[in-house]
Amino acid sequence: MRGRRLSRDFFARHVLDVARELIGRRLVFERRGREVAGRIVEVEAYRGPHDPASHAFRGPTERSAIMFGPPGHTYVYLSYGMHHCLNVVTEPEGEAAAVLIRALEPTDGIASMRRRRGNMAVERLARGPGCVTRALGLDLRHNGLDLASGPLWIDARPACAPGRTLSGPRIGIRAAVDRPWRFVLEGSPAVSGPRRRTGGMPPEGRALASRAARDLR
DNA sequence: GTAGGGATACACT
DNA sequence: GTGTATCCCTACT
Repeated sequence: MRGRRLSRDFFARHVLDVARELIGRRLVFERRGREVAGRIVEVEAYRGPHDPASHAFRGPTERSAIMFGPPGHTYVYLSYGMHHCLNVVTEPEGEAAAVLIRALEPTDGIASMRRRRGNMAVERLARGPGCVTRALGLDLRHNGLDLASGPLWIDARPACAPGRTLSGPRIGIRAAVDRPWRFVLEGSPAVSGPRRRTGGMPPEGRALASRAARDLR
């Protein structure tokens, strides 16, 4: 089993590195011995005290305390009173940074996702942060799960077809809209946001060389 | 474009 | 302790 899932070390690194490297990997939730899973195709990084759009910007509160804890745990919160959003805590304990999982391409347990979401096209089942949690069946009870040992985990194997990762401005926020901390898998039909001729690619998105990723900081 | 819905944070008593 | 503005959204018209 060791090596199958990403370990705590992976999440203890800089949040932008973690966010970029999550693209293309499989997120797995084990329920009653079955796997419900999808390939991560869209994430956003939130940088705690350095980031006005982060729940942790003004220091720890009862809700955001989990972000200040050890890396590799989930931070699930309720948005607009009805949508749950799934985040992964990154960086060493004491640093409050997290990656919001915004969209998946379903790979396993698609029938189970359809039971929760309705009978719709596969690429729509987990497109958008609220849809991700609903497709997987996650809610506030799943706040604080340990990805290194719990029923929710991320496959350590790199994506078999990585494609290209693009970065661009985050969406759905008011503060710090200029920071290009959203990462998407180019060409994926499961990426959220307004549908465009290009099939969901943000026109502002740009291809990401590893050097360019460091320049974003 | 906008209704819908509840937890949260913070300013006030 | 209470009031209320805000919120990292979705589904519908």
